[in-house]
Amino acid sequence: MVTIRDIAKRAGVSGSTASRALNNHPKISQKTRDKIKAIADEMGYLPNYNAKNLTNGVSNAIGVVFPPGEMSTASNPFYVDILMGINRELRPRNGVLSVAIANTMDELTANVAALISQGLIRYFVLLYSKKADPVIKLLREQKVDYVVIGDPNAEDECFVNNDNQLAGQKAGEYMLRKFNAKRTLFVESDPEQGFERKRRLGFQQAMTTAGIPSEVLKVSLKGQMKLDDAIAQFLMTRQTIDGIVTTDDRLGLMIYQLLWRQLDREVPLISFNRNRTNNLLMGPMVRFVELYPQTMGAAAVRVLVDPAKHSEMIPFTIER
Amino acid sequence: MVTIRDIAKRAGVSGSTASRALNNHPKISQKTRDKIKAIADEMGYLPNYNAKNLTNGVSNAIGVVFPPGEMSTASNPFYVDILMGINRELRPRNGVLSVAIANTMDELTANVAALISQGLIRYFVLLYSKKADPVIKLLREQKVDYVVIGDPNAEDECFVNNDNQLAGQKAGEYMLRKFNAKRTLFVESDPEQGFERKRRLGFQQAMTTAGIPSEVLKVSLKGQMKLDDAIAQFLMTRQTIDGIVTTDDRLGLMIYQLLWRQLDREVPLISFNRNRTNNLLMGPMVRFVELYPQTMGAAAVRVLVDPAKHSEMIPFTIER
DNA sequence: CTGTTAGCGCATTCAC
DNA sequence: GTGAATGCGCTAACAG
Repeated sequence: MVTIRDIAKRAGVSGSTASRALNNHPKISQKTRDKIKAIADEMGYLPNYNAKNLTNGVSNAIGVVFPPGEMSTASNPFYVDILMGINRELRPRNGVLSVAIANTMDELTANVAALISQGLIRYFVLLYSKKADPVIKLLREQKVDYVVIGDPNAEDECFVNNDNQLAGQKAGEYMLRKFNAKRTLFVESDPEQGFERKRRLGFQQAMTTAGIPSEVLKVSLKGQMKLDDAIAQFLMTRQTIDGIVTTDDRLGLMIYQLLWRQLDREVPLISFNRNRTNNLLMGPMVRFVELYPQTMGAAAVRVLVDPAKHSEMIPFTIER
Repeated sequence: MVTIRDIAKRAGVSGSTASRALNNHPKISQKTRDKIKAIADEMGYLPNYNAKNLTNGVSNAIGVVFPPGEMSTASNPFYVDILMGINRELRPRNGVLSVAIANTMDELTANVAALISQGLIRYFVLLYSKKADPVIKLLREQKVDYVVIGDPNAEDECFVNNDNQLAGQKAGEYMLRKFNAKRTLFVESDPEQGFERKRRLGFQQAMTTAGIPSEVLKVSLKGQMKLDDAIAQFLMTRQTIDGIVTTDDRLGLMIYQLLWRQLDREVPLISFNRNRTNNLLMGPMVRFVELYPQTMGAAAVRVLVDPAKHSEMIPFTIER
């Protein structure tokens, strides 16, 4: 391992000068700075972050908090994309990504607590949003910075989000305008999650504006019942349905096919949360509200690191 | 922050004694050990791992390496479960979980390199398995320990895996025995991934043993074509099919429904890689080969930490 | 069994 | 602008 002293020696300066040069300390002549940086490069110097963190009393890591297993939602694959985005923004800053993940809220909270005190982590990204969250309570007590991906729970909370209501509205309008669908069914799974409710509200608003009654089907993914049958039955009584907007593409795939089978014709569909690896759901009448999870992850890091940034809304698009 | 000296002072001993007591050093009297631990507890002491790591020259973190985005496979949601399992085993040891994730192999390799030299991480879990992997090359050069989840690429490589061939065979036998299916179709997506090929081999072996010809359909998830149609067409020419075994439950969902629609009857299906949040695919004739990803993650940590352990095979079950 | 000393790699006083 | 000295929190010799 090549230390800062190695390069100091090689440059004929003291350790402190080398340190200052590498950290762009203002009172170092441009000349020595360049020289030292060149040598460091040449020797393949990489700072030891354990030492760095020890002296600064903080960590270069950010903690990413997954939702507890007990509240695991439908958007699982989303997370990996967010991680990718976070790391894309983190790597150039030489940050590392640590995760907290557990089955229960208690374990999760303990995990975060450990990261804070053992590792001195000062920045966190929450991959979920929940009111009265014990993790957030802890974070605030410890005065560490955090950003939630999703709806903020308090005024002063940093967040990265989509405009879900607008997205719902645009999806509805798209149905009307491009597919001329007059009886679109909105399918949601768990509207307690704020984002689903907002999408529905936006959708309903679009329908109201167009003077069209809107129909909503709630499919709880939690009950282990025979969804196929239940939904098929429901659809049977709604033969006039000529469009679907759904908040989850797995739900979408299912209903899409059920409806196709029943009506013997294809019905246009718009789905959120596209699963990139899931190109099973497609066709000329299928669209996705693309939310750009990687972009969201990257934005989270920016909001976290830049004290001036309080939040970022990530634009969406509707595409095939 | 309460340091080891604080508790030493309070206990009337020296720093090193306190350190030794807390680390269960053998040559500390049971009495002082208990006393010091009690005090530490009472004061809410938590070790500073940056300091610890600095002196030991190693990290308490393990690095989890995701497959590069460019080779992202179908098993995405699996990963989150594995993380959960890893952390379950890691937390009691006060370990932290860091991740390396990137879009390209180059970025990923750089990420891992940084974790090694900057963070001094000495243990890695690879969430994928690939021949001639540059990350593995790096890991071996740097002499850090790692374990792959999946097929090992070399004799001396530590791994955690399922017996995929046996699983394929059992799935085939299950079809024959429980569903009396004589013309089961095996659906695979990307057999270059070793595990898919093994499952197929096992399946074919079961069929051969039973004296039944086996049929295999390969559905590449990579081509952005209209799979629906292609598969429907294929199925049209195979009206005698009376069972399906598939390596991916999204594929399974699709084919299941397509076939149902075409034949107007339900066909038994066995799928791998169950997506826990995906209880859309079910019914009296649906089974899953449950691979227990959480258990796999936990096993990976054990293999990594225990020098005597070289590998672990995680048993599977076939269930509804 | 326990205390003293030294040092991990780095950043930061304080002098010059 | 630069160097020498100090300490972050902890562990590992080396005494005793």
